[in-house]
This record gives sequence, C-alpha cells and structure tokens, in this order.
Amino acid sequence: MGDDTRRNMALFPIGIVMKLTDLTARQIRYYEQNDLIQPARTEGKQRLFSFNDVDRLLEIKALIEKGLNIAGIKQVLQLNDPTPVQTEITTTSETKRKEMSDKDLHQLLRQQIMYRNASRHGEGALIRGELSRFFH
Amino acid sequence: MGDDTRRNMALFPIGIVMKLTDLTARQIRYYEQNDLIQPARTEGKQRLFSFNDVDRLLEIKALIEKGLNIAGIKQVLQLNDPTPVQTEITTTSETKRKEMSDKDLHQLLRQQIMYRNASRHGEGALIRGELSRFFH
DNA sequence: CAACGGATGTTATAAAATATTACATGAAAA
DNA sequence: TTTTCATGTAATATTTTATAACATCCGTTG
Repeated sequence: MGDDTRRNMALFPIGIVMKLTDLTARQIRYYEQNDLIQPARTEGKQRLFSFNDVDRLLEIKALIEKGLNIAGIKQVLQLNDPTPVQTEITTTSETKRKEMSDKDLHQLLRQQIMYRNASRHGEGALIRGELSRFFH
Repeated sequence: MGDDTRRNMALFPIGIVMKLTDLTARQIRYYEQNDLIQPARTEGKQRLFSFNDVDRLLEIKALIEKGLNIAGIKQVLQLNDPTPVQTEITTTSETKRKEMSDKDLHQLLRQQIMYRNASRHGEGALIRGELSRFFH
C-alpha cells in the first residue's frame, strides 16, 4: 500500500482532530460546509478525517491566522473549481499546488492589503504537510 | 517531536482499530483485560489507541493465529513482569524485544507442540511493526 | 451611525459509538 | 465429563458526534 493511500485513510474522529489542530468542532464543520475539506463519513454519518485532512486543516488555520477569509483560503488551496488557471508546464500536482499557494498567498495578501493581528492566538508558524503540531 | 512520541499518541477510537486489525471489540477489550495492551482513555473513559497499540494488536493477532494463548503471548511480548529474564548485553529495548520474540516463539511453539490450524481465518502473515494491513 | 454579513460561540435535541456487565457457547484441557 | 479459555451476544448506561437554530462579535458598507 502506498504512502499516499495511507495518508488518505479516514482514521480520526472529530474529537481527535480538534486536539490535533486546536480548532473547535464548530470551525471544522464550518470549513466543511464551505467546501474547504470533505472528510469521510462512517455509516452513521460521523466524520472521519485522514492525515491529509488534518494537514489541510492546519493550512487553513495558518491562513485564517494570517487574516484570510474563506474565499481567500479557497483561492490559496485552489478550490476554485470553475475555470482553473492552468500553469504552462505540468509538474506533479502536489508540487504545483504548493507553488501556486505561495504565489497566490502573496497576491492575496497584497490584494486584501491589511491583515488583522496575525498571531492573534499566540500560535507559532506551522510546518505544513508535516502534522507537526500535536495536542494542547 | 520525536517519531517515538508520534507513534505513542492516542489517536484512534476502538471502531477504527477494529477495522485496522480485523479484531472484534470483544477481543480487543479482552486483551486489554489480560494486560496485553493498555490503551489510553478519554476523559469519558473511552479507549484511544496509538500506532504502537495497533501494531501490538497486530502482533497479538498473528500469535493468536499461530495457536498461542494469552499466557504464551505474554511470554513472547515479554509482559511477564516478575523476574524478567535479562539478556547479557543491553541492546535497544525495541531490538531486544524483537529478538526475544522470535526466540521465545520457537520455544513456545515447541512447548505447546501442536497448534491448531494456523491460518484459520484465511489471513496471510503480517509484517509486524509496519501497520501494513488496513481495512477489511 | 445603522444595518448587514462573515466567522464563531452556544444551546437543544437526536443519533451513533463505546463501555460495562452478564450470560451463552464451542472447543480444548484436565 | 467437567472446567477453563477465548469469544459471541444482549442489555443498559454513558460518551461522543451531528444538526439546526439562535446569539454574538466585528468589520464593511450604505
């Protein structure tokens, strides 16, 4: 089984994800409602998150703390499905996404000009894609 | 945070562990009752398993399928706390345990002489410590 | 300024998942 | 045969999660 498969397996209930990300259930559900994440569900409709879901939530949180709103985060995460802006050369989709993220981030920050106090919650920067922050 | 810490974090509820290991809740609880595992608990007393817990359960399952009983598994996993048989040279505890496991396993299999149909459930061998078997 | 909308908190209620305990059972051991 | 071990099953309580509605704080906008 590939590492990719492993990172996409639905493993964690929302309670664990709350601790892993320091987000409230309300926030996580709200982000899902706005299509920033699509966690799997159990037969009984309870959410089950993968490592990738958790990583994405950490990215979302970082962007929130930088003052982006949902629309901005969608841009950064390239969740703007209609007429996706294609890059000329096709790199691996993962790498491409990261590149785009940084580019769009600058653009968006400039666009939005100001951002509220960035480290409002006293949280340091997160190392994305590493699930490096755990527990309280 | 070290990899060891990561593997010891309580993350999975019993329902997920059931799927990861193909064990029933009854079996998992019974093994806990017999001190083969000590999963963490939530505030509400619900079990939370780490990667290491899951790996251990996979080991237990493999031994069960080889015909060992709880006492035998305790021996193999070196959970026989009183008067632990010390090896002369102190290797890393992980490596030591693995060595002992294989040695004791042969000894125990010989001791118990016969073992019921080993692959009763049609399950292949497990790669221990790798969490390689997932889902149904 | 007042109204509005976005992001989140809070509360209520229902449903799902898990815990514990007791009893049942098949097979192996004594 | 009678026990014992490992597991199944059923009943009941508790915990966790889901959903929905309403509240609140705070920028933005008319």
